[in-house]
Amino acid sequence: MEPHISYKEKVETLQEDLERLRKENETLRFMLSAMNNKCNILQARLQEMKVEQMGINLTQSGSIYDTKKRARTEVPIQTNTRQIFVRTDSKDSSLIVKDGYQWRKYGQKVTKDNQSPRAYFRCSMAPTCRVKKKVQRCMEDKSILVATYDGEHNHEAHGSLGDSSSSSDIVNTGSIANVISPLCMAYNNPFQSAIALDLSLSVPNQENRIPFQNFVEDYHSNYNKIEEYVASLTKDPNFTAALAAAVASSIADQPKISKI
DNA sequence: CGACTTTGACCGGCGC
DNA sequence: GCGCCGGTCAAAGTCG
Repeated sequence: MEPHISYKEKVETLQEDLERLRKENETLRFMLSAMNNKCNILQARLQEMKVEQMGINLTQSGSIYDTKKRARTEVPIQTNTRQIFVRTDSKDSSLIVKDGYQWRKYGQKVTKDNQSPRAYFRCSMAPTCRVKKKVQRCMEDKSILVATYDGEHNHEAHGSLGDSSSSSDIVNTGSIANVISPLCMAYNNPFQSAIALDLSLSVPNQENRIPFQNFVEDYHSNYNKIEEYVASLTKDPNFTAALAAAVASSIADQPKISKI
């Protein structure tokens, strides 16, 4: 004779599961937060280095009265210029960086310092949104695309992070930098350049399975498990609305991260 | 047919 | 003043 399991016991078991998943997700969130902090430090350091470099350039330009001479490569003082590094298939010649926004290409040039062509894009919402970006392959590593953003978007991203067309490419390449950008967007931090810089440089080959990507997949999987479990229980006519509300409130603080 | 890309021409800043 | 260079324009071509 199968022992009868009351709904009260079922709910208690469910709440234990939810608590365990909540703690697991809390750990994942902590790890993501730590990674984000580390990247902010790196970004600040990068900015310092740029300022230092500017100081050197000005010193090397000769007399302080010689204000007409200015190095072409001088780093602009403007601070809303950001760079992200995206690892792609080196055989793929396209200069497309999937960052969630729609862009219109308006030019392409071969520059002196890099034999790979540089593509110029402006936001498709122009002239409402005046953001521009330049994309060029890294001279040292052709598999890395360097995207330089100029300005801030005044609107939401067009593409969804959960969009199957964009996510499939990201998963197939197994690339850390491709994972980072959409992840940052999920945290309302679309251009966390230091994250992409740090991780693309620290993972030299694509065979490396990325722990960071695993965190997000686990988080997403756990979230889905909770949603499915709650959905199945709430469909049961014996499951009261009050219990459903109690369960729903216990997971209300879980932010959703789109699958990448 | 509209949206988007391609690509040669053009422009302005800079160094010599 | 001239030439180089990066950035932008705009006409023609392509695609869905």
